[in-house]
Amino acid sequence: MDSNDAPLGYDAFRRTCPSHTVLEMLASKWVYLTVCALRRGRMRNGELARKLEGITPKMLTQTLRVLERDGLVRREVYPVIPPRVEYELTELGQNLAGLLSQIRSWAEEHAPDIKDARARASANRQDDMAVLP
Amino acid sequence: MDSNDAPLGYDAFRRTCPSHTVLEMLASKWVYLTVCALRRGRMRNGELARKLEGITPKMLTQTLRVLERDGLVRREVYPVIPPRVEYELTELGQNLAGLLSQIRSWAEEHAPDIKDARARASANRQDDMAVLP
DNA sequence: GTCATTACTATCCATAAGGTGCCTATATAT
DNA sequence: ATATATAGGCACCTTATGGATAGTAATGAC
Repeated sequence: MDSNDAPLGYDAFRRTCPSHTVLEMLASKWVYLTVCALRRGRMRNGELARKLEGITPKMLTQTLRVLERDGLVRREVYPVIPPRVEYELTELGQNLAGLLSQIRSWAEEHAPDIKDARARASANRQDDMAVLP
Repeated sequence: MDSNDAPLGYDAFRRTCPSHTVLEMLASKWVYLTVCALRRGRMRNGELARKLEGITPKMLTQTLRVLERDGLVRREVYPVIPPRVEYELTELGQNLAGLLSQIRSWAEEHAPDIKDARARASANRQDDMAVLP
C-alpha cells in the first residue's frame, strides 16, 4: 500500500466514497479563496466581498452556506440593525486552511511557469496551422 | 505582510492575476484525481479510465489536454497498432502532486467529520420545518 | 418622508460542464 | 469476412453553474 491507497477504507477515487464528495466540495476556486481569506480571522460578509474580487453576493452566500454546512465555517449573527454577521473558521476549517493556502502559494509561485506552458501550447497550435495549405 | 499576502506581486485574490486562473484550473475534482493517479508513474489512457471511477472518456481526454497544455503532464504517443499512449507527470506536475495528495488524504481522513456536520445541518433544517404550521 | 446601511433572497438568463452515442484507424485473431 | 483492441474525435443534448439584477427588512440620520 503506497500513499495512493486509502488508509482506512476511504478512497477518493471511488465515486461513492464520502471522501469523493468532500473532494468535490473542495474543488471550487471560491471555496479555496474564502477559506484562505478567513485564515486571518473572523470577517463580515462585506469584508469578504471586497477581498474576494469578482465574487457575486450570491456566490459568496452560497459558498459560505456550503462551508457552514460542512462544519468548516461558523456563522455568528448579531441581532442588530443594520444586520451584522461574522464568519470564522472552525477548528476543522483551520486545519484545512493550511493546506489550501499551500495550494494558493503554489499557484502564485508557479503562475509564470504555467503561463509559459500555455504560451508554448498555443504557439504549437499555430505551427500546426502553419503547415496546412 | 502575512502568509495571506502575495510574495512576488502575484495574488490569487485578484481576478486578473495569472495565479487566479491557475487556481481556477486546479479547482476540478478530475484534475485532483488525475494528478494523484499519475503519482505512481506513467499510465495509459485505459488504466486511468479504470482508476478514475465514473469519469467519462470525454472528461478524461479533456482533463489530460488541460494538464498537458499547462505543462503538468507529458503525453507520449507510440506509433503502433493498436494505438498506445502514455501519460506521466512533468517535474512541475510532480511538484504539485505532493500537495494535491495531501488534500486527498485530508478529504479521506476528515470525511467522517464532514459527514457528521452535514447530518447535523440537515437535522437542523428538519427542526426548522417542524416549527412551521 | 426618504435615504443609506447590511446581509441577504429571489429571479432570470447565458454559458459551461458533463453525458451519450457514433465514427476513425489498422493489425491480429477467429 | 468479422470481431477485437486502443485512443481517441465529433456532434448533439441536458443539466448545472455562475453572473446580473432587483427586491426585502428594520432602523437611525437628515
